[in-house]
Amino acid sequence: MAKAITPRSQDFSQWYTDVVQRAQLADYSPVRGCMVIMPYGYALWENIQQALDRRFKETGHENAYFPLFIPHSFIEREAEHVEGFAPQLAVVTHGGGEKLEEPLVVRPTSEAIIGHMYAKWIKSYRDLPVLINQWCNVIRWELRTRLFLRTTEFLWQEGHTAHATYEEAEEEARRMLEVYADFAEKEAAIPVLKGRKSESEKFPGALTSYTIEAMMGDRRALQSGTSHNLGQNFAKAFNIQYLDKNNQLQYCWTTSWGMSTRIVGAIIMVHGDDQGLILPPRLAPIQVIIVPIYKDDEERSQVMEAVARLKALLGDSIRFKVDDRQEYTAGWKFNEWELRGVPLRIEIGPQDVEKEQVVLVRRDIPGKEGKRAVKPSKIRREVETLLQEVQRNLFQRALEFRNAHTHEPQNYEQFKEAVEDGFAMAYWCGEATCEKAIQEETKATNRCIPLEQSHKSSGAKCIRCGRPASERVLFARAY
RNA sequence: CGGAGAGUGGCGCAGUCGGCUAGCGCGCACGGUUUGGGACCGUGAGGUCGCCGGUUCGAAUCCGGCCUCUCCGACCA
Repeated sequence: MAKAITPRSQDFSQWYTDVVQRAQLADYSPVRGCMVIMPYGYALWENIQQALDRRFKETGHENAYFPLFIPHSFIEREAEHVEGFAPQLAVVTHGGGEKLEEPLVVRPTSEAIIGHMYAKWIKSYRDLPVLINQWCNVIRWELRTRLFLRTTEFLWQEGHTAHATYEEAEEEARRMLEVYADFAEKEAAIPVLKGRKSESEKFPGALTSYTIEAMMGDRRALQSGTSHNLGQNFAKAFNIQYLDKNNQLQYCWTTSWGMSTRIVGAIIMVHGDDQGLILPPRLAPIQVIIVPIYKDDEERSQVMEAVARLKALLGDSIRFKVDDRQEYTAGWKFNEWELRGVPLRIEIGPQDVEKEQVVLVRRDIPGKEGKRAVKPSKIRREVETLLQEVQRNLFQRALEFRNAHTHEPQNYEQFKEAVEDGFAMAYWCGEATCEKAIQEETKATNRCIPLEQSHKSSGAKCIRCGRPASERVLFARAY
């Protein structure tokens, strides 16, 4: 028998690693910190891409592709940017056997190269806005890596836009944050908190960074997508200028926003259980796995005939797969597809053929509760309804879990207990020194200043220092 | 970079106070019996024991050096 997955309660981190590999999402590469995304993991990523890309197109963006190599000097143009990224750069110093005149940076993000191109393309207010996205890989020399969550090379999309005014750029940055939140909640079934990053947590070179934060199954926070209003910082560094209606030369206002393969890690950690992965139906590469059951050739031909009829009844809008591998037993297949997170299973054996039914089993509800017999004639409606139901249940479950572990501590002692358990919503004076002290004393970091400042109180005080505070902050231990 | 652990058939491991032909489980191939919750029997293929050097009649095992990976902290999508 195959080795069992480490239980979540015993060692969450080991559980995560086990699931990623056993579900055949990804494998380690021979290069430290890099991963091979396997076909099943890549199919999941493709579904994520499609769901996001559709939203980008709907909001007026076009895809393009910018090169992997960036002249080293480009990175140095924006002071905060270089400071933030210098330690994580992979630099190419040789090419074709010769030392390069100027080293090339392998992009850690593309503000620099895209800024350079935008400067060339944008001349007039009539050229604005420029709304471009690219799907690509980036390299960041991370000190500590983890499959999907933080790898040296990762896949993502990065949107880069240029606008005539601050207001338009701000609107764009906020719009894309909404797009990410909508994607996370509707497609990935992950409830997120939208917020603004503090000065010390924001993107290097940004005016304002926005983020969506999600709670993982071990109650730690994961930044799952970001959107930045870059102000005129990059426009000034790369000379992105346009002539306005009054023939005055103006700097553009730019934004950038990204979501990465990290979201796969979030899906695993939010929904998975001790049996393995549980994929949200809307993103699952296989939504329904059909397992035929038979003893001999006669039964097999009977059952497979019923399976063929069933396939026709399911139509082509449901992503299903028939697992008729004869070298594995039914029980083995049940375990296999549960481990790989397929939301629904249809069992069909001789008994079912006889009774003119199939057995429909939910991945998100273990045992008998999630299991029932269905008439083939009703299968399509049943499956469609159930897929929605699983999707809804996963979201609801994650939301309840997050709420159960989100606290509003009234003093610093309570605060320490709160971040031990999960999220803490607390007032903060806004000083970086206090932020840093909190991190050192509790390991919790300032995740974001939620956009929805619910109970605003006038006489609020900083949870740590007691000085007057105006903003409520989400603090949590984070990935 | 600091701390911990590990490198032995594809995977997981045992063997490590030097000594027979390097073993076990899983997987793989072939044959047969099986198939409603990870089936079983038989036969078989598959190994420069991470790398380099040293000690020795003899090294997976002892000594020295190096490399790599994983996990925990600092950097971070």
